[in-house]
Amino acid sequence: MKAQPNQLVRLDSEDTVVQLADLFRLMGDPTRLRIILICLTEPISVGDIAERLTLSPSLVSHHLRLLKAARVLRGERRGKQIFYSALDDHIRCVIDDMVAHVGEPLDIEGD
Amino acid sequence: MKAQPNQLVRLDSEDTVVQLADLFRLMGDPTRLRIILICLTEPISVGDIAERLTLSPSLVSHHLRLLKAARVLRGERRGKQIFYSALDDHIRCVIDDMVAHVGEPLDIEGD
DNA sequence: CTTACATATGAATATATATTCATATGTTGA
DNA sequence: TCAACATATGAATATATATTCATATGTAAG
Repeated sequence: MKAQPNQLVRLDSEDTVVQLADLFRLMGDPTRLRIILICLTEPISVGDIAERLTLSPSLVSHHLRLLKAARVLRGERRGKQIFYSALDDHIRCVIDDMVAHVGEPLDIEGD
Repeated sequence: MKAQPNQLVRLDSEDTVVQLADLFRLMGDPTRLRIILICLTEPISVGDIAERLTLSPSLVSHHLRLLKAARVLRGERRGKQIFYSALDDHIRCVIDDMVAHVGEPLDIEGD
């Protein structure tokens, strides 16, 4: 599903650019990007994220706080644990497009 | 146009994640994102970018070097000037998807 | 060859931020 | 209430990096 043009989001607006940059910056850390990728598959608890990525629960929690604040992920408590998952499908699209960019064959000229 | 799945780019690969994160990190700086946005419209010279964004040519050049190395932009010399433009359309898609994410209405629950 | 212009580069620095560690908060069951 | 577990938070720190300034490289015209 392709994103529809959005009248309310002005790409030439100062605020919008900063808002977009904030999101890209969040995805720009490998550890955080791995966390995002894991959460895209299915809701997963903080402890399980930490275990699967061999990170400290504390570090994972710090990153999750940022991702939740930016509305990339959302957390849902189930008993003692809190399961994190993607808030919507756009981030997945963003990543897919970037994968396509990385997969683009190099042209003859090079740099 | 939606990106096609790419067999050669493995999302679970360590290298791929770092490669993706590098690109997102580049787009995560507001100044650099503005430079990218300007270059998406049409090829534009370093000096003109600097003028339109009221930045020093030196700073713009530093950013352009990174963006060119990451194959986000490409530079083409025309006389004394060098015109920069998007290397392919994927970055535009990435940004469009992120705009859609930003434009997503908040749910009732909030945080 | 010089001069003027356009862009690039390197060093220095101030700021941002990822990670760690210690501790706190919240939840469940005994 | 207490103990055990899960997650969150705050401070401290090491590292990364955006920006500036000075200088270098490259190009076209006289």
